[in-house]
Amino acid sequence: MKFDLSQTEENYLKAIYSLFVVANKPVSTNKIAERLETKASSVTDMIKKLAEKQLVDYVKYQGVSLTVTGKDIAVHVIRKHRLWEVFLVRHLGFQWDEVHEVAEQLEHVKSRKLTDGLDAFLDFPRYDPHGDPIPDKDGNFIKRNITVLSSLKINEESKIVGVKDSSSAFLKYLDNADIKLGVEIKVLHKEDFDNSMLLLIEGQKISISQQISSNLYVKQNKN
Amino acid sequence: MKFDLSQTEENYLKAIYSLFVVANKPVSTNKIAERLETKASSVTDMIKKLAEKQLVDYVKYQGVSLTVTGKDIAVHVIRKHRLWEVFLVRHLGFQWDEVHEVAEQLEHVKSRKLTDGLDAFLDFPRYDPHGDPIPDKDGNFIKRNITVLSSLKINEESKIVGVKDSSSAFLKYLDNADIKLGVEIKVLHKEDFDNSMLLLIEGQKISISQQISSNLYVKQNKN
DNA sequence: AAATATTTTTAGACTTATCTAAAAAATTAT
DNA sequence: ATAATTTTTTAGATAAGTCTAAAAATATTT
Repeated sequence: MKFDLSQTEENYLKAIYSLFVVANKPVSTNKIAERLETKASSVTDMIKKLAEKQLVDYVKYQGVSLTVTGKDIAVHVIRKHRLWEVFLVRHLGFQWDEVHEVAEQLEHVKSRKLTDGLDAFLDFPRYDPHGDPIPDKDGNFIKRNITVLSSLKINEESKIVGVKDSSSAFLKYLDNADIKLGVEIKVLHKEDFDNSMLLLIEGQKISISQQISSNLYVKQNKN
Repeated sequence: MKFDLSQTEENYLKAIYSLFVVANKPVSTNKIAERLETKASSVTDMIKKLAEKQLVDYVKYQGVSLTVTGKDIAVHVIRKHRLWEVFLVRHLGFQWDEVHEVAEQLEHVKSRKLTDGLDAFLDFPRYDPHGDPIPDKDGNFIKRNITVLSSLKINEESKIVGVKDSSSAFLKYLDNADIKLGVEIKVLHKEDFDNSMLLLIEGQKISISQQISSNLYVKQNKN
């Protein structure tokens, strides 16, 4: 069977994929609707269509999950999205908060040769500008051993490796606060009152709110 | 007024633009239908819509032409198409007969920063891989002083600068015959019988049919 | 376990872009 | 200048994706 999916269908698969990854159980209609900024009734219609194409497993009222084929397609779209993000930042002078919208369009361009050619041109990058791993041509991900910064304890050291929220507002905040991927940090203090954290980043002491710390991924240094 | 056109609408504008350029008069419904491989009735519907948006001038039964805005959009899409073709050939190892289909998708991605960034990344190329001029960011074209190879007379010398037909089949023929853009040629003989031409290309004598010579653009050497 | 609230699905409508078949206009031929 | 042909438009239908409002199923309270 040949799969020439519409952009809309691809976006549904992507949404289901990423919601499934965090929930690890069938995804509800409402969650998908919220993610795609549409109505639950529209989601039900589309899910039925995807189920017919055997891209999702669907039981009425019980949510959806991806079939193997559906997952492969979703991962491939994510691969394209992230490769384009790398291209935009590295070669076209985009800031990391500007790439998402454009990558949302580029990810739907269909050409194996384009995707794999871009991958090679970029020298097979393993992470996108937000620290998310890029699936290889067979759809294999690097499974990262990461945690969220807010879960660190006092005196623990780690490296910032990614962002959970990649909204433009959050990324701009990080730029202004000079918090970049790859930098080493140490937790100096945790405030019980509001769960804010005092960090040591490159010699500087910085206080960040829980809002921030819970949206930063870190990789703990082996001690 | 904001212009967020669908890919389909953009394709109509492109088709009308290029048909108008050769005919230099309002374009007929049938011609557009043929170009876009659709039906005349569909074209009528779409034209009405574009006329309402003031992108085309339309008089029933008399054909369509582009308004200034419509032309600007068409040229901008062509700009994107050709820039992407350059990128694909130069950086991703595409052959010149492979780029069209992918560029047809990439040309609809909407981001000023992307287009202008790509232009700069490519160092502001003036021609695409088929020899077609690339409009600059303001939509200005280089007007080339070119003729079609078949119109040359015996002993005239010129340089091959572009192709009229950019179908994969034609481009592959040129590759096999070692006819590349930029090479100098001389007309040795014209056969009255079938209008074939005997050319001198880089020391080699090559005979080409009218089919071929009428699809190659040349720039005549000043003598 | 009933009652209430929430979530999900269905039914019917709307939009965009397309099609076929028939009608209307324009063009060409006689 | 009338007839025949071709082109273009209209009318009505279809498919994809969306929506609102109502109905059905599930989940939560009491």
